[in-house]
Amino acid sequence: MPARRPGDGNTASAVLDVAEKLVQSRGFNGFSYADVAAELQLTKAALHYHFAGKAELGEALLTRYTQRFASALEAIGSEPIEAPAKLSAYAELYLDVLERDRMCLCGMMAAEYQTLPESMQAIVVRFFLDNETWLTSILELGKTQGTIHLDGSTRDAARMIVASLEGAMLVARPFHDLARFRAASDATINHLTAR
Amino acid sequence: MPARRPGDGNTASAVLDVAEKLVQSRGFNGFSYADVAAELQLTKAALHYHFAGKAELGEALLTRYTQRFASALEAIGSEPIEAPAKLSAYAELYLDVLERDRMCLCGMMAAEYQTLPESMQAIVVRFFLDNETWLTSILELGKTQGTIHLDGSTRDAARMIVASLEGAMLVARPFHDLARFRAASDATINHLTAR
DNA sequence: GTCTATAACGAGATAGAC
DNA sequence: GTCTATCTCGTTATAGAC
Repeated sequence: MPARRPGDGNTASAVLDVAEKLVQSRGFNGFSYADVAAELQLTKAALHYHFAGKAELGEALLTRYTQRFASALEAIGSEPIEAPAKLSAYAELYLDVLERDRMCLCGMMAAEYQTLPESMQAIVVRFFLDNETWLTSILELGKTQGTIHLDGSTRDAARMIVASLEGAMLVARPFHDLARFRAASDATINHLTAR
Repeated sequence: MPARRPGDGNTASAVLDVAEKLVQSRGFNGFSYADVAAELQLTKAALHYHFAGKAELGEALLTRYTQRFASALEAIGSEPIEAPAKLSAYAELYLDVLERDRMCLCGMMAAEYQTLPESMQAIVVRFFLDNETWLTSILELGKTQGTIHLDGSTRDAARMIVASLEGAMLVARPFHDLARFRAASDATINHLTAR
Protein backbone atom coordinates (compact mmCIF):
# COMPACT_ATOMS: atom_id res chain seq x y z
CA MET A 1 0.00 0.00 0.00
CA PRO A 2 2.03 2.99 -1.28
CA ALA A 3 1.78 6.38 0.40
CA ARG A 4 -0.65 8.84 -1.09
CA ARG A 5 0.64 11.76 -3.17
CA PRO A 6 -1.39 14.85 -4.03
CA GLY A 7 -3.36 14.37 -7.21
CA ASP A 8 -2.43 10.76 -7.74
CA GLY A 9 -6.03 9.66 -7.86
CA ASN A 10 -5.93 7.81 -4.58
CA THR A 11 -7.00 10.69 -2.40
CA ALA A 12 -10.61 9.60 -2.10
CA SER A 13 -9.47 6.20 -0.98
CA ALA A 14 -6.99 7.68 1.51
CA VAL A 15 -9.76 9.87 2.89
CA LEU A 16 -11.91 6.82 3.42
CA ASP A 17 -9.08 5.02 5.19
CA VAL A 18 -8.52 7.84 7.64
CA ALA A 19 -12.20 8.56 8.19
CA GLU A 20 -12.90 4.89 8.74
CA LYS A 21 -10.26 4.68 11.44
CA LEU A 22 -11.62 7.82 13.12
CA VAL A 23 -15.23 6.64 13.06
CA GLN A 24 -14.34 3.20 14.36
CA SER A 25 -12.41 4.66 17.27
CA ARG A 26 -14.29 7.89 18.04
CA GLY A 27 -17.70 7.50 16.43
CA PHE A 28 -19.39 9.28 13.54
CA ASN A 29 -20.27 12.19 15.84
CA GLY A 30 -16.79 12.20 17.33
CA PHE A 31 -14.71 13.16 14.33
CA SER A 32 -14.66 16.09 11.90
CA TYR A 33 -13.49 16.97 8.43
CA ALA A 34 -10.70 18.93 10.12
CA ASP A 35 -9.40 15.72 11.75
CA VAL A 36 -9.23 13.93 8.43
CA ALA A 37 -7.70 16.90 6.64
CA ALA A 38 -4.99 17.31 9.26
CA GLU A 39 -3.96 13.68 9.07
CA LEU A 40 -3.72 13.76 5.28
CA GLN A 41 -2.26 17.28 5.15
CA LEU A 42 -5.13 18.45 3.04
CA THR A 43 -7.62 21.26 3.50
CA LYS A 44 -11.23 20.74 4.48
CA ALA A 45 -12.23 22.21 1.14
CA ALA A 46 -10.36 19.46 -0.68
CA LEU A 47 -12.35 16.85 1.27
CA HIS A 48 -15.60 18.48 0.24
CA TYR A 49 -14.54 18.02 -3.36
CA HIS A 50 -14.31 14.26 -2.88
CA PHE A 51 -17.27 13.90 -0.51
CA ALA A 52 -19.84 16.66 -0.66
CA GLY A 53 -20.88 16.37 2.97
CA LYS A 54 -20.56 14.23 6.05
CA ALA A 55 -23.58 12.18 5.06
CA GLU A 56 -22.03 11.30 1.70
CA LEU A 57 -18.75 10.43 3.38
CA GLY A 58 -20.62 8.25 5.86
CA GLU A 59 -22.48 6.45 3.08
CA ALA A 60 -19.23 5.82 1.23
CA LEU A 61 -17.63 4.48 4.41
CA LEU A 62 -20.51 2.13 5.08
CA THR A 63 -20.74 0.96 1.50
CA ARG A 64 -17.06 0.11 1.29
CA TYR A 65 -17.04 -1.53 4.71
CA THR A 66 -20.08 -3.69 4.08
CA GLN A 67 -18.79 -4.74 0.67
CA ARG A 68 -15.46 -5.76 2.14
CA PHE A 69 -17.22 -7.67 4.86
CA ALA A 70 -19.45 -9.41 2.33
CA SER A 71 -16.38 -10.46 0.35
CA ALA A 72 -14.80 -11.88 3.47
CA LEU A 73 -17.95 -13.85 4.21
CA GLU A 74 -18.03 -15.19 0.68
CA ALA A 75 -14.43 -16.32 1.02
CA ILE A 76 -15.10 -18.09 4.30
CA GLY A 77 -18.18 -19.71 2.80
CA SER A 78 -16.08 -21.14 -0.03
CA GLU A 79 -13.37 -22.63 2.16
CA PRO A 80 -13.40 -26.42 2.38
CA ILE A 81 -13.82 -26.48 6.16
CA GLU A 82 -16.61 -27.58 8.45
CA ALA A 83 -19.23 -25.22 9.83
CA PRO A 84 -17.64 -24.68 13.27
CA ALA A 85 -14.38 -23.63 11.59
CA LYS A 86 -16.31 -21.19 9.43
CA LEU A 87 -17.84 -19.70 12.57
CA SER A 88 -14.38 -19.37 14.10
CA ALA A 89 -13.18 -17.63 10.95
CA TYR A 90 -16.17 -15.33 11.24
CA ALA A 91 -15.22 -14.44 14.82
CA GLU A 92 -11.67 -13.81 13.60
CA LEU A 93 -12.99 -11.01 11.40
CA TYR A 94 -14.17 -9.22 14.51
CA LEU A 95 -10.94 -9.93 16.35
CA ASP A 96 -8.95 -8.42 13.48
CA VAL A 97 -10.85 -5.17 13.97
CA LEU A 98 -10.46 -5.18 17.74
CA GLU A 99 -6.74 -5.84 17.47
CA ARG A 100 -6.35 -2.45 15.83
CA ASP A 101 -8.26 -0.96 18.77
CA ARG A 102 -11.32 -0.31 16.65
CA MET A 103 -15.02 -1.01 17.03
CA CYS A 104 -16.99 -2.60 14.19
CA LEU A 105 -17.99 0.31 11.97
CA CYS A 106 -21.63 -0.77 11.96
CA GLY A 107 -21.62 -1.56 15.67
CA MET A 108 -20.39 1.94 16.35
CA MET A 109 -23.03 3.38 14.08
CA ALA A 110 -25.69 1.21 15.68
CA ALA A 111 -24.97 3.09 18.91
CA GLU A 112 -25.32 6.44 17.12
CA TYR A 113 -28.15 5.17 14.96
CA GLN A 114 -30.77 7.77 15.94
CA THR A 115 -28.48 10.63 14.91
CA LEU A 116 -27.60 9.27 11.45
CA PRO A 117 -29.09 10.34 8.12
CA GLU A 118 -31.62 7.83 6.81
CA SER A 119 -29.37 6.87 3.92
CA MET A 120 -26.79 5.66 6.43
CA GLN A 121 -29.29 3.98 8.74
CA ALA A 122 -30.48 1.78 5.91
CA ILE A 123 -26.98 0.46 5.24
CA VAL A 124 -26.36 -0.29 8.93
CA VAL A 125 -29.56 -2.29 9.18
CA ARG A 126 -28.76 -4.23 6.05
CA PHE A 127 -25.30 -5.06 7.34
CA PHE A 128 -26.77 -6.85 10.32
CA LEU A 129 -29.41 -8.59 8.22
CA ASP A 130 -26.81 -9.81 5.75
CA ASN A 131 -24.62 -11.11 8.57
CA GLU A 132 -27.58 -12.96 10.05
CA THR A 133 -28.46 -14.47 6.73
CA TRP A 134 -24.92 -15.66 6.10
CA LEU A 135 -24.63 -17.10 9.60
CA THR A 136 -27.98 -18.81 9.24
CA SER A 137 -26.77 -20.58 6.11
CA ILE A 138 -23.59 -21.71 7.89
CA LEU A 139 -25.62 -23.00 10.84
CA GLU A 140 -27.91 -24.87 8.46
CA LEU A 141 -24.86 -26.41 6.86
CA GLY A 142 -23.58 -27.45 10.28
CA LYS A 143 -26.86 -29.09 11.14
CA THR A 144 -26.72 -31.06 7.91
CA GLN A 145 -23.12 -32.04 8.61
CA GLY A 146 -23.96 -32.91 12.18
CA THR A 147 -21.24 -30.55 13.37
CA ILE A 148 -23.63 -27.98 14.86
CA HIS A 149 -26.28 -28.62 17.47
CA LEU A 150 -29.03 -26.08 18.15
CA ASP A 151 -31.93 -25.95 20.55
CA GLY A 152 -33.80 -23.15 18.79
CA SER A 153 -33.98 -21.80 15.26
CA THR A 154 -30.91 -21.15 13.12
CA ARG A 155 -32.06 -17.55 12.66
CA ASP A 156 -32.19 -16.93 16.41
CA ALA A 157 -28.77 -18.51 16.86
CA ALA A 158 -27.39 -16.33 14.09
CA ARG A 159 -28.76 -13.24 15.80
CA MET A 160 -27.25 -14.35 19.08
CA ILE A 161 -23.83 -14.72 17.45
CA VAL A 162 -23.93 -11.23 15.97
CA ALA A 163 -25.10 -9.72 19.26
CA SER A 164 -22.48 -11.55 21.30
CA LEU A 165 -19.57 -10.60 19.08
CA GLU A 166 -20.63 -6.96 18.74
CA GLY A 167 -21.14 -6.74 22.49
CA ALA A 168 -17.84 -8.45 23.22
CA MET A 169 -16.06 -5.84 21.08
CA LEU A 170 -17.96 -3.01 22.69
CA VAL A 171 -17.03 -4.05 26.22
CA ALA A 172 -13.49 -5.27 25.50
CA ARG A 173 -12.31 -2.04 23.95
CA PRO A 174 -12.33 0.13 27.10
CA PHE A 175 -10.23 -2.57 28.77
CA HIS A 176 -7.77 -2.93 25.89
CA ASP A 177 -8.20 -6.61 26.55
CA LEU A 178 -8.29 -9.04 23.64
CA ALA A 179 -8.64 -11.95 26.07
CA ARG A 180 -12.00 -10.56 27.12
CA PHE A 181 -13.16 -10.77 23.53
CA ARG A 182 -11.72 -14.21 22.93
CA ALA A 183 -13.38 -15.66 26.00
CA ALA A 184 -16.80 -14.41 24.94
CA SER A 185 -16.20 -15.38 21.33
CA ASP A 186 -15.02 -18.91 22.14
CA ALA A 187 -17.87 -19.52 24.56
CA THR A 188 -20.37 -18.44 21.92
CA ILE A 189 -18.99 -20.62 19.15
CA ASN A 190 -18.18 -23.64 21.29
CA HIS A 191 -21.61 -23.95 22.77
CA LEU A 192 -23.09 -24.31 19.28
CA THR A 193 -20.70 -27.08 18.34
CA ALA A 194 -22.24 -30.51 18.50
CA ARG A 195 -21.14 -32.66 21.44
CA MET B 1 -43.31 11.88 39.64
CA PRO B 2 -44.61 15.49 39.83
CA ALA B 3 -43.74 18.01 37.15
CA ARG B 4 -40.81 20.29 37.80
CA ARG B 5 -41.44 23.95 38.63
CA PRO B 6 -38.78 26.66 38.42
CA GLY B 7 -36.83 26.94 41.64
CA ASP B 8 -38.48 24.01 43.37
CA GLY B 9 -35.14 22.37 44.05
CA ASN B 10 -35.68 19.51 41.64
CA THR B 11 -34.11 21.14 38.64
CA ALA B 12 -30.79 19.33 38.89
CA SER B 13 -32.63 16.04 39.02
CA ALA B 14 -34.83 17.00 36.07
CA VAL B 15 -31.75 17.97 34.10
CA LEU B 16 -30.24 14.57 34.79
CA ASP B 17 -33.44 12.85 33.68
CA VAL B 18 -33.52 14.67 30.35
CA ALA B 19 -29.79 14.41 29.73
CA GLU B 20 -29.85 10.71 30.56
CA LYS B 21 -32.56 10.09 28.01
CA LEU B 22 -30.67 12.09 25.38
CA VAL B 23 -27.36 10.31 25.98
CA GLN B 24 -28.98 6.89 25.99
CA SER B 25 -30.68 7.56 22.68
CA ARG B 26 -28.22 9.86 20.88
CA GLY B 27 -24.90 9.41 22.65
CA PHE B 28 -22.78 11.73 24.77
CA ASN B 29 -21.42 13.39 21.62
CA GLY B 30 -24.89 13.53 20.10
CA PHE B 31 -26.63 15.92 22.47
CA SER B 32 -26.03 19.47 23.67
CA TYR B 33 -26.86 21.75 26.56
CA ALA B 34 -29.24 23.47 24.17
CA ASP B 35 -31.20 20.23 23.73
CA VAL B 36 -31.64 19.80 27.48
CA ALA B 37 -32.48 23.47 28.01
CA ALA B 38 -35.13 23.43 25.31
CA GLU B 39 -36.85 20.38 26.74
CA LEU B 40 -36.96 21.86 30.24
CA GLN B 41 -37.70 25.40 29.05
CA LEU B 42 -34.56 26.67 30.70
CA THR B 43 -31.56 28.57 29.35
CA LYS B 44 -28.16 27.05 28.77
CA ALA B 45 -26.78 29.38 31.45
CA ALA B 46 -29.12 27.88 34.03
CA LEU B 47 -27.76 24.43 33.22
CA HIS B 48 -24.21 25.64 33.70
CA TYR B 49 -25.22 26.71 37.22
CA HIS B 50 -26.21 23.15 38.09
CA PHE B 51 -23.47 21.38 36.14
CA ALA B 52 -20.37 23.45 35.42
CA GLY B 53 -19.56 21.68 32.18
CA LYS B 54 -20.40 18.72 30.05
CA ALA B 55 -17.81 16.58 31.82
CA GLU B 56 -19.38 17.26 35.21
CA LEU B 57 -22.82 16.53 33.82
CA GLY B 58 -21.52 13.29 32.36
CA GLU B 59 -19.95 12.26 35.65
CA ALA B 60 -23.19 12.98 37.48
CA LEU B 61 -25.14 10.95 34.93
CA LEU B 62 -22.81 7.99 35.24
CA THR B 63 -22.69 8.15 39.03
CA ARG B 64 -26.46 8.17 39.36
CA TYR B 65 -26.92 5.46 36.76
CA THR B 66 -24.34 3.11 38.24
CA GLN B 67 -25.70 3.61 41.76
CA ARG B 68 -29.22 2.82 40.60
CA PHE B 69 -27.96 -0.25 38.82
CA ALA B 70 -26.04 -1.37 41.89
CA SER B 71 -29.17 -1.02 43.99
CA ALA B 72 -31.12 -3.12 41.52
CA LEU B 73 -28.45 -5.82 41.65
CA GLU B 74 -28.51 -5.80 45.42
CA ALA B 75 -32.29 -6.23 45.37
CA ILE B 76 -32.09 -9.16 42.97
CA GLY B 77 -29.34 -10.69 45.06
CA SER B 78 -31.58 -10.58 48.13
CA GLU B 79 -34.60 -12.20 46.50
CA PRO B 80 -35.34 -15.75 47.64
CA ILE B 81 -35.08 -17.23 44.17
CA GLU B 82 -32.64 -19.59 42.51
CA ALA B 83 -29.65 -18.44 40.49
CA PRO B 84 -31.22 -18.87 37.03
CA ALA B 85 -34.15 -16.69 38.12
CA LYS B 86 -31.70 -14.07 39.33
CA LEU B 87 -30.02 -14.11 35.91
CA SER B 88 -33.39 -13.66 34.25
CA ALA B 89 -34.12 -10.73 36.52
CA TYR B 90 -30.73 -9.32 35.53
CA ALA B 91 -31.61 -9.58 31.86
CA GLU B 92 -34.92 -7.87 32.64
CA LEU B 93 -32.99 -4.79 33.74
CA TYR B 94 -31.59 -4.49 30.25
CA LEU B 95 -34.96 -5.16 28.67
CA ASP B 96 -36.52 -2.36 30.72
CA VAL B 97 -34.01 0.05 29.18
CA LEU B 98 -34.54 -1.22 25.66
CA GLU B 99 -38.32 -1.00 26.01
CA ARG B 100 -37.96 2.76 26.32
CA ASP B 101 -35.92 2.71 23.11
CA ARG B 102 -32.70 3.44 24.97
CA MET B 103 -29.23 1.95 25.00
CA CYS B 104 -27.52 1.11 28.28
CA LEU B 105 -25.87 4.36 29.38
CA CYS B 106 -22.52 2.66 29.90
CA GLY B 107 -22.83 0.62 26.74
CA MET B 108 -23.35 3.83 24.80
CA MET B 109 -20.40 5.42 26.50
CA ALA B 110 -18.28 2.35 25.88
CA ALA B 111 -18.73 3.06 22.18
CA GLU B 112 -17.68 6.69 22.66
CA TYR B 113 -15.06 5.73 25.24
CA GLN B 114 -12.04 7.24 23.50
CA THR B 115 -13.67 10.68 23.35
CA LEU B 116 -14.67 10.83 27.03
CA PRO B 117 -12.88 12.70 29.83
CA GLU B 118 -10.85 10.38 32.04
CA SER B 119 -13.14 10.98 34.98
CA MET B 120 -16.00 9.49 32.97
CA GLN B 121 -13.96 6.65 31.51
CA ALA B 122 -13.13 5.40 34.99
CA ILE B 123 -16.81 5.12 35.93
CA VAL B 124 -17.68 3.25 32.74
CA VAL B 125 -14.96 0.69 33.35
CA ARG B 126 -16.01 0.18 36.93
CA PHE B 127 -19.62 -0.34 35.87
CA PHE B 128 -18.63 -3.33 33.78
CA LEU B 129 -16.32 -4.69 36.47
CA ASP B 130 -19.04 -4.41 39.11
CA ASN B 131 -21.51 -6.17 36.86
CA GLU B 132 -19.05 -8.98 36.24
CA THR B 133 -18.37 -9.34 39.94
CA TRP B 134 -22.04 -9.51 40.79
CA LEU B 135 -22.74 -12.01 38.01
CA THR B 136 -19.78 -14.10 39.10
CA SER B 137 -21.21 -14.38 42.60
CA ILE B 138 -24.60 -15.41 41.22
CA LEU B 139 -22.97 -18.04 39.01
CA GLU B 140 -21.02 -19.37 41.99
CA LEU B 141 -24.27 -19.59 43.90
CA GLY B 142 -25.84 -21.49 41.03
CA LYS B 143 -22.98 -23.95 40.92
CA THR B 144 -23.41 -24.57 44.65
CA GLN B 145 -27.15 -25.02 44.20
CA GLY B 146 -26.63 -27.25 41.21
CA THR B 147 -28.86 -24.97 39.15
CA ILE B 148 -26.07 -23.62 36.94
CA HIS B 149 -23.69 -25.67 34.83
CA LEU B 150 -20.53 -24.14 33.39
CA ASP B 151 -17.74 -25.44 31.22
CA GLY B 152 -15.28 -22.64 31.95
CA SER B 153 -14.74 -20.15 34.77
CA THR B 154 -17.54 -18.19 36.41
CA ARG B 155 -15.66 -14.97 35.61
CA ASP B 156 -15.55 -15.76 31.89
CA ALA B 157 -19.21 -16.70 31.91
CA ALA B 158 -20.05 -13.44 33.67
CA ARG B 159 -18.15 -11.50 31.03
CA MET B 160 -19.97 -13.38 28.31
CA ILE B 161 -23.33 -12.48 29.82
CA VAL B 162 -22.48 -8.77 29.97
CA ALA B 163 -21.17 -8.78 26.41
CA SER B 164 -24.17 -10.68 25.05
CA LEU B 165 -26.75 -8.44 26.68
CA GLU B 166 -24.97 -5.21 25.74
CA GLY B 167 -24.58 -6.45 22.18
CA ALA B 168 -28.17 -7.60 21.99
CA MET B 169 -29.32 -4.11 22.98
CA LEU B 170 -26.95 -2.47 20.54
CA VAL B 171 -28.20 -4.50 17.60
CA ALA B 172 -31.88 -4.67 18.57
CA ARG B 173 -32.33 -0.91 18.82
CA PRO B 174 -32.01 -0.07 15.10
CA PHE B 175 -34.66 -2.70 14.44
CA HIS B 176 -37.03 -1.53 17.16
CA ASP B 177 -37.38 -5.21 17.87
CA LEU B 178 -37.67 -6.42 21.46
CA ALA B 179 -37.98 -10.00 20.23
CA ARG B 180 -34.44 -9.79 18.86
CA PHE B 181 -33.22 -8.92 22.35
CA ARG B 182 -35.30 -11.57 24.08
CA ALA B 183 -34.06 -14.32 21.78
CA ALA B 184 -30.42 -13.47 22.45
CA SER B 185 -31.07 -12.95 26.15
CA ASP B 186 -32.96 -16.23 26.59
CA ALA B 187 -30.37 -18.20 24.66
CA THR B 188 -27.60 -16.77 26.83
CA ILE B 189 -29.29 -17.52 30.14
CA ASN B 190 -30.76 -20.87 29.18
CA HIS B 191 -27.52 -22.38 28.03
CA LEU B 192 -26.02 -21.76 31.48
CA THR B 193 -28.89 -23.46 33.23
CA ALA B 194 -28.07 -26.96 34.36
CA ARG B 195 -29.64 -29.76 32.37
C1' DG C 1 -7.62 18.52 -7.30
C1' DT C 2 -6.27 21.53 -4.23
C1' DC C 3 -5.96 25.92 -2.36
C1' DT C 4 -7.37 30.52 0.49
C1' DA C 5 -10.90 32.78 2.41
C1' DT C 6 -15.05 33.13 4.51
C1' DA C 7 -19.76 32.35 5.43
C1' DA C 8 -23.21 30.49 8.58
C1' DC C 9 -24.18 28.09 12.31
C1' DG C 10 -24.06 25.64 16.77
C1' DA C 11 -21.27 24.25 20.47
C1' DG C 12 -19.58 24.91 25.36
C1' DA C 13 -18.90 28.46 28.45
C1' DT C 14 -18.88 33.10 31.22
C1' DA C 15 -20.31 37.86 33.13
C1' DG C 16 -23.32 40.17 35.42
C1' DA C 17 -28.29 41.71 36.19
C1' DC C 18 -32.45 40.28 38.56
C1' DG D 1 -31.76 29.88 40.37
C1' DT D 2 -32.61 31.85 36.39
C1' DC D 3 -32.12 35.26 33.09
C1' DT D 4 -29.95 38.17 28.88
C1' DA D 5 -26.12 38.98 26.48
C1' DT D 6 -21.91 37.85 24.79
C1' DC D 7 -17.66 35.34 23.84
C1' DT D 8 -14.81 32.02 21.68
C1' DC D 9 -14.21 28.20 19.29
C1' DG D 10 -15.08 24.34 16.17
C1' DT D 11 -18.15 22.65 12.85
C1' DT D 12 -20.06 21.95 8.10
C1' DA D 13 -20.11 24.05 3.92
C1' DT D 14 -19.38 27.29 -0.20
C1' DA D 15 -17.10 30.68 -3.55
C1' DG D 16 -13.71 31.40 -6.43
C1' DA D 17 -8.56 31.55 -7.51
C1' DC D 18 -4.81 28.55 -9.09
